[in-house]
Amino acid sequence: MTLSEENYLKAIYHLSDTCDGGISTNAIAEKMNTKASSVTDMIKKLSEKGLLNYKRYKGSALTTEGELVAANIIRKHRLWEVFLVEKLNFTWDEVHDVAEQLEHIKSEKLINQLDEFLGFPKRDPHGDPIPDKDGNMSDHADVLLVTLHKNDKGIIVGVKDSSSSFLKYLDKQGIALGKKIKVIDKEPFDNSMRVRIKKEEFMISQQIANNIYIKK
Amino acid sequence: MTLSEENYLKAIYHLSDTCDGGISTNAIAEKMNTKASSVTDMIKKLSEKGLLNYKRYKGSALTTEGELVAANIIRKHRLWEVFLVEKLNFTWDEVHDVAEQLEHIKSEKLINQLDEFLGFPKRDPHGDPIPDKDGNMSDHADVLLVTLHKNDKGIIVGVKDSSSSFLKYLDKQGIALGKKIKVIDKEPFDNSMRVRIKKEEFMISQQIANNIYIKK
DNA sequence: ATTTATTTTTAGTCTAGTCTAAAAATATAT
DNA sequence: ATATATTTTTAGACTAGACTAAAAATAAAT
Repeated sequence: MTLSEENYLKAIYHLSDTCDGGISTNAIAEKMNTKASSVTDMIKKLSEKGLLNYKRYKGSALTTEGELVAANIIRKHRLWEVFLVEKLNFTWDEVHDVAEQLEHIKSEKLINQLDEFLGFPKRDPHGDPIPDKDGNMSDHADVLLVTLHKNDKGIIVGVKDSSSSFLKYLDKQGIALGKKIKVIDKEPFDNSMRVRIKKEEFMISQQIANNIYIKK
Repeated sequence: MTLSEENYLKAIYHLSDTCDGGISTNAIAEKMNTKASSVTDMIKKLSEKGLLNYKRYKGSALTTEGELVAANIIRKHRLWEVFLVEKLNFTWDEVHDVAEQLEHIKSEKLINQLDEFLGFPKRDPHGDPIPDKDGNMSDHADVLLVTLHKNDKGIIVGVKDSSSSFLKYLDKQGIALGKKIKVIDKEPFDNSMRVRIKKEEFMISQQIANNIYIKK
């Protein structure tokens, strides 16, 4: 498994979450910030290795084995994120780039010991579930903030976008995982909403509300 | 800095410890398990980057900047080794390969936070000194076990060879860092010696004694 | 059902890092 | 001092992964 192969698998795994059916070559190219022709080369290679199924012009889908490999990389990524935040005092907007490197370290023992050291965490600092050794993860049965109605209440459990700028915005607003949130009012026109967290009320745009997961 | 460049710098840095003057192309090739021609290419590249000085047919020596970069990689390697042993229950013979990967992770913050998290350790699990941020390290003023004479005493503070097989042998014999050791007898013919650790006496060959550092 | 547009693949080029084989420089031996 | 051996460098080829430009397949539009 080269670094590049691992990154492709991860990208395809993530794309499979949203769109289902075969993933298009262009979609992969966009996600990977590369050209479609490069993607074609790589999916041929991964296909020969039995990690994905692909027919010319038809798009790709991970095999069971490919999914397992991808889930394992994501497991490593998210465990390292927990480590960085819990043990090394990183903030949740700083962890991504470093975890992106650490996820490629190859050592079964390392990752299992790390898991234990961290107390077998179930979610990373952004609320995303951490797969176990067999690639299973307790999936988000959670709902986006934007879908709540006036007077609905819930607990913030995750974010969809984990870009540094978005996370910094949330920090500034006092929005953090575990906090209780109530929708005071919702504007049907643009889906912006007035919410309350800890007696503080403020406005949130649809764009923001679309990237926050809530447990009702 | 590519992975390969970093590995070359590290190798040259280590070679400079033993031999001084310019390091020969062949010596680097042997250490890197590669061919002299590949080394020539790489040292040209590193030379252009100002990390080492090199004249055709004359061998190479790191510049001050090259030394700093190398020391920083070694700092990372050794800090990760401490982490693996102290926090993740690795044994000292298991850490090398994983640390070899971890040493290439790029993040100033990561390594400095890790240093703090570990309590600013001075030595790695094999007794090797850990360079500080500026590449300085408290060097081995220590002496090899093989140089001791009959009835000399000392404390085991490090190992020169840190291959897994050697470390496992030491574990089996009960030889560990920090233990007191006394030379009961020394055979002038082959330099093998009879030593005592914790009331246990046993024989040690020159080859072994040549790879153990002692503080008198 | 053709034409037009889009997507995907092929063909060929580039770079980093490696290799082999041969040439050039240096070191050693008589 | 000249021949021999060793070391180092050059020259040319290979692979992985990326790219560009053009061709082929599919999808959309009239």
